[in-house]
Amino acid sequence: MADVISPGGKLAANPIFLRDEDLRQGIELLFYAYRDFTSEPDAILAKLGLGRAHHRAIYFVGRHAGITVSELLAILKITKQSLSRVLSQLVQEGYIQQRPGKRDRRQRLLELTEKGKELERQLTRTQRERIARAYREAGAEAVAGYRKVLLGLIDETERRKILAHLDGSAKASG
Amino acid sequence: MADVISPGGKLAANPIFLRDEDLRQGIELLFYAYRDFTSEPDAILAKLGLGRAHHRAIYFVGRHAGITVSELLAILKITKQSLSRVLSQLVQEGYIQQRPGKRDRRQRLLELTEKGKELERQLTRTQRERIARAYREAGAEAVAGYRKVLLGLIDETERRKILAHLDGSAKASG
DNA sequence: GAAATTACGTCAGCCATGTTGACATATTAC
DNA sequence: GTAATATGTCAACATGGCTGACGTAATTTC
Repeated sequence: MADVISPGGKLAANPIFLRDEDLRQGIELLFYAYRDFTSEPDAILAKLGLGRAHHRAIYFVGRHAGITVSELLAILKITKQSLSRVLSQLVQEGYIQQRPGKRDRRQRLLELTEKGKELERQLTRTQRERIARAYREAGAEAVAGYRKVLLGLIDETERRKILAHLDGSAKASG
Repeated sequence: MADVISPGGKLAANPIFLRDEDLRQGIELLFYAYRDFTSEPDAILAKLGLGRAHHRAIYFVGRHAGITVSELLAILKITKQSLSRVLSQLVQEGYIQQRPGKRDRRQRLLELTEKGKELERQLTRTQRERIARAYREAGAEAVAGYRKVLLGLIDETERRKILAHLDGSAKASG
């Protein structure tokens, strides 16, 4: 009962890594990794009176300078009201600045201020170091597998957008 | 500027997958995967008036039948007050039952009721299917890499406990 | 050029889930 | 018998989701 899930007896012929036990391991690893991955930035943010939601906003604005509010909403998948709370605080405290869109002046293009970049670096450093260590210890092949599986966990509709992001982001500077 | 992070110029000699761009990709994949991974169970839970915190409790109690409150706290890394709220609701609504520890009668060993098991199956099914599909599409080698890297992301102190969990859980039934 | 749509913002209130701090009760350990 | 441990509880607070309603400016459509 612990090794094969068989509501239809159908998975019996599947590869060994699809046993119920292994799938649960996959679930738990994701939980534990996420739990610890967020803990360091959370501690830094707490001292500044900010939270994880601020981190996410800062991160993606830093990543995609000049991003619009709608685009950011599509990434975070939260309501505009939730984002607004976070964003207006970040603007008010000088981490993010807005400028009207050139082609479409309704848009408020978002970018980090120097202060924002500073915080972004500080927050991301801990996570980058953590990832770098894990990558280094696991090796190139494992990294490829990590990417492949995580990408497969993402909703299909989203996957394309993200792939475009990831590939295109090197040139999308400024 | 986009391909090598060099505050000390030190990372230049490192393998290709340690470029800033790749590390950020690793960060983002984790964010996106987690975001989508939790969305389906969240929707089910919402209909029952429960939340993600309930899911976590149910999941780990199901996984480790007879777990103590302290052990559960150590896994979730939240305060006992936070857990208590969730747990007492789950007990009251008949998803979880408690029995005093045999050796130590201060302990309240936790286990799922039939109703709890039912819900656990329902919640975990969506995630298990998601993982299974991703695993299948990525292949055995990628799965090994996924595990390796995620394990590397976990705090060192925790890693051992978790490894013990993961290995030992097949025999820890009832 | 008027009307509809879009991008964004805001007010108000609700809920889930995390936190701290203080205190209570059983049980076990020394 | 006293101290420590396992658990629970009350109260108050913060964060960050949510819904619903409404407002403004700019763009698009006809």
